[in-house]
Amino acid sequence: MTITEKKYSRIQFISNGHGRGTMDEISELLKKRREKIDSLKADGIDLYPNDARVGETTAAISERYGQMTPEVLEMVTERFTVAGRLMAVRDFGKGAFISIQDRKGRLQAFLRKNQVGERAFALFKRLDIGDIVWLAGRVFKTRTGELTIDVEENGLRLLSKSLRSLPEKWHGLTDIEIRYRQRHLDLIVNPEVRKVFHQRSRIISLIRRFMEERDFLEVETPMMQPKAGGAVARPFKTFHNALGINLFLRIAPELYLKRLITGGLERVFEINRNFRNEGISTFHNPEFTMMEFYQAYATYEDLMKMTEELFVFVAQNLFDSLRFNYQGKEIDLTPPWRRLTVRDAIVEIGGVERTVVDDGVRMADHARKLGIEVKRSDPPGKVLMAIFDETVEKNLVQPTFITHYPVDVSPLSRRNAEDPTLTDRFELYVCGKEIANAFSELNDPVDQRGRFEMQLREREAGDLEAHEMDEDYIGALECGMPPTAGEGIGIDRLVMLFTDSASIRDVILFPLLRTRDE
RNA sequence: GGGUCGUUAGCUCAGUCCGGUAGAGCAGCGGACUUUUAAUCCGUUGGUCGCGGGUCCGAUUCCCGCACGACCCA
Repeated sequence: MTITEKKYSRIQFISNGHGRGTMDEISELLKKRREKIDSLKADGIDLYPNDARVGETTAAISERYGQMTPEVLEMVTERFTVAGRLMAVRDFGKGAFISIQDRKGRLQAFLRKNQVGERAFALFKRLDIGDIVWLAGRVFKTRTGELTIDVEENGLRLLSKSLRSLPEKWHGLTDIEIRYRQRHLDLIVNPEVRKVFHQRSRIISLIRRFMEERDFLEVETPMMQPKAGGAVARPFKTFHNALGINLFLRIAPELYLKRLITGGLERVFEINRNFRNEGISTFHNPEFTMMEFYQAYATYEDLMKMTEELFVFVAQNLFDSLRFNYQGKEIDLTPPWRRLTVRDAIVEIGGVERTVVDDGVRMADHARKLGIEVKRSDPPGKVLMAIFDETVEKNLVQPTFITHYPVDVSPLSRRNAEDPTLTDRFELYVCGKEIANAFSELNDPVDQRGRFEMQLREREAGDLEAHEMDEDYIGALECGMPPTAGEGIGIDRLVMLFTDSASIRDVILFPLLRTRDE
């Protein structure tokens, strides 16, 4: 056994017991289960049959019969078949209550020796919590009023044998590391975790419906790109052997989606993963899900309205309300949401004097006072946004649109008609976090080339996140892209908000964790 | 990258301050029990105390380093 294997032996007992290690290294529990398996096999019992047919879910039965009185239930002669994981056993010798769990919930069953028969009852006695079983029988209500399956003769089958003991029934699984690394256990024993992922699916489904109702076409664009464009972030790099070229996992689909707008699709959206080679936190996972959409002949102001409508649509369908709690704070989505320019926000919310905000030199001094590192090469817009991040962001609890971003930090946004140093752009903040970013798109290829050149200068000055020159994209713009507005919405953060989750890892089934060397 | 905290039985946790190689509940195993639901009752197995090093007669405990995780900061 190497040092690294030894190091994680605690985890390995529950993460990899299949044939790994000798018998004296594995836990007593695992040993007992293996003995049990051998004896079941010896008696000719198939541990993993696949011919069982399941008629009902536990929830369907509960919904139909849960409200009926015991007397009425006695007249129900229908026979039901269900399957699920054995979660609890309350054994009385010649009878026993068991609970099984399927994708919809739990249901109790009652096994009576003189009804199910010797053979089935003997099988029951050798089952373990965690096994997958099949049940058949009628419904009745117990003395305490719980709807229960009265298992019929031979109405119990083993469908899959579990070799591991499940986490404790009362406290469940709370070790966060095991919860993330072995999500299957988390899902088996923690119903609230299952609920979050059901809600996640529902939210995405609602978003999709909202977009389709507005005649947006769902598309898929490359995840592997020769140039990682469309956002300001560091990419993951990979290599294609046959072509012999470097590729990057996309940091955004933006430039491809806008090519589709140029191609005449006019309204497109994509819900998919982006990859950013950055730190991990409760709000950042290296791969995360984003919806981006683009609408020709719309402006960023149209998108503010549409964003409000989208959030309202999701909240209404999810909660039947526009108010909900996030981490102890009540959020109210009732439109219209507050709109503030970056500068006004820094003055009104950040408490910085307007004279400072309007003066490049004083602004840099102020930034340094806040502990921000300012380089001589940093454009004023970048300094302004650093001050914004420091003084404003965390205070934007209720949904707020921040508008009029500096052109320096918006290489793909259309310039504002009145002030060409600003762009027609907004970001949406809720609970101190950026949820969406949108702008009227820059469709002037000459201006776009100039913006890319500006980014190149920043890259040369050491900014690894600065955008690259993308001649192909400029070529597409040169064909004429209609006036368009586009938006990206961080789906994980949106789901966090709607499910009251404190960490992004609670809304991603398999968040990235450090691997362990073998 | 920095700080704080954590890692003890399959799971949930005590114990460690003040050094003498560990306890509980659940699960498991044996037994009783045909309306329980954290079933109950009797009995019982199970641990290189995350890993490595140091101090010491002796380290789960003290010191140093490392790994992994959580939170905060950058």
